[in-house]
Amino acid sequence: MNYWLIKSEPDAFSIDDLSNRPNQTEAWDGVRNYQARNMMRDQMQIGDQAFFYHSSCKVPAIVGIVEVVSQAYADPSQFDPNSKYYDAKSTKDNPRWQLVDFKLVKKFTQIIPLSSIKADPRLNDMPLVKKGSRLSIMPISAQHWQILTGN
DNA sequence: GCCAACGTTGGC
DNA sequence: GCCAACGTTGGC
Repeated sequence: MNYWLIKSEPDAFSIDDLSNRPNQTEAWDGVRNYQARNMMRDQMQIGDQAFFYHSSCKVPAIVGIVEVVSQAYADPSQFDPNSKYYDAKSTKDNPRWQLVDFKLVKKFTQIIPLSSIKADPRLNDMPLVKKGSRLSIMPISAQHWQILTGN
């Protein structure tokens, strides 16, 4: 079982949007970064847990927990010319981009702001707080997960 | 809106 | 295969 953190801009897709989806589940489309894709494709397993993180907003923060509920499969948006995620160089025989489905597990009543993550020395080596870390999907160690969830 | 840090692109 | 130019991310 692995732990992750996935970023989303709440203006584009927030945890409340996820909460309103059928089955509170969403196909995590639009990831167009090879490192992030590789983690979904090669390492994510059904049952993995992930923090849902709001980025590029007033209070960047971990706002809840989601769970991986599918294996990786081809991101349909790469084949859709009307999608902003369309990739003309990707073919159905050899799709370039993959995704997984995430299901809402819990929306925090108390969010964990980036500022308090940064203020905790035990969390200093989290990828999230490393300088220049822009990955939209990153791994979280079990230890960090426990600290952040208070378990 | 600024800007640092990255990733990608494309000419050579 | 190098690397400058460009685009994007995302905190502040």
